Amino acid sequence: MGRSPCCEKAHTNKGAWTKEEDQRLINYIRVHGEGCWRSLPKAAGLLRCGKSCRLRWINYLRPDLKRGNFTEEEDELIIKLHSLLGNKWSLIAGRLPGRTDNEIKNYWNTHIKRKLISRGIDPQTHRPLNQTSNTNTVTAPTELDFRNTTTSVSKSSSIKNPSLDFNYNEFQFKSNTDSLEEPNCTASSGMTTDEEQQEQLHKQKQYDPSNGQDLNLELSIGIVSADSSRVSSANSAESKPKVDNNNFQFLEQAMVAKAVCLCWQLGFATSEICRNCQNSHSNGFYSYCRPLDS
DNA sequence: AAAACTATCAACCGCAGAGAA
DNA sequence: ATTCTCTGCGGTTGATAGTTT
Repeated sequence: MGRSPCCEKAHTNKGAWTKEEDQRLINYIRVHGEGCWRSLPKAAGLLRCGKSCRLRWINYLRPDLKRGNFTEEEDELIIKLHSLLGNKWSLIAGRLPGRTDNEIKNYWNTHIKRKLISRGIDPQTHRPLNQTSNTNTVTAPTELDFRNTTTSVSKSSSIKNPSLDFNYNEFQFKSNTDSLEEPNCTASSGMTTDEEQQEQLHKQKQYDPSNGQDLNLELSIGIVSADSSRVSSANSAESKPKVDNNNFQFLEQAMVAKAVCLCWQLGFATSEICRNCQNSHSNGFYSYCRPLDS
């Protein structure tokens, strides 16, 4: 059985929104708030499908949208986040208050892609273009890199004896050491309000061009529970980029452990300890930890 | 001036995940 | 456990504006 359509398409308008439609939508949401997009069009007197209303509101009518050109800082932040998250536009948009996923996606495709190519960087892999053609085993630095130090996974089709290589230093990024934390991070003061988001954006804007520090985009997996020190050691700066067989077996075993700490780190050369797993983060611009069982 | 080409971005489509029934 | 509904996401399209020939 196929899915029922989200709306009665035969009786809905499509294409560009009129000012009257916009006003109806704005008025309705002003009174009733967002939510229940399926029933909203009828209630608001709109001949549109709910999805269309939601999109129009989120991408265009929302009062907190920031209009205008992207700043250089936003450009760099988008590039950073894309190198970490890939095409997760909604996640990237979550880091840029006032910007929508659609807007960022469009901007990426029309501007940043070209910008990166002109810098000699592959926009998908964030690696130098002349390297990209040679490295087809891993397409994005955000993926777990299980390449063996001598044999790639694509050749061995096994990850029994891999190295863990989450380091990626591709760009010069300009920032102070202020941390930028994931909104949902349970191990730190979660950013929940617009005010906090604005504050963090302000912090992000305090980049010091003279600093010239390397940004370390680093994803590490650590164990919260017993013997975290061992994993901490495995993930420490000294032991990177590879983990020996014993450590990897330990990690495999640890996968079944109940509490696992996932730490994403974007940072600079300052010392910071993950508040959740106590891993030493050699670079402390951004950290994110979340026990899976929380 | 007009046709052809390019860039931009709003909007649509299909799919997947979450939660309810 | 299965089916269904709703919502949100990412990829893609198409209209329009701007630029070049």
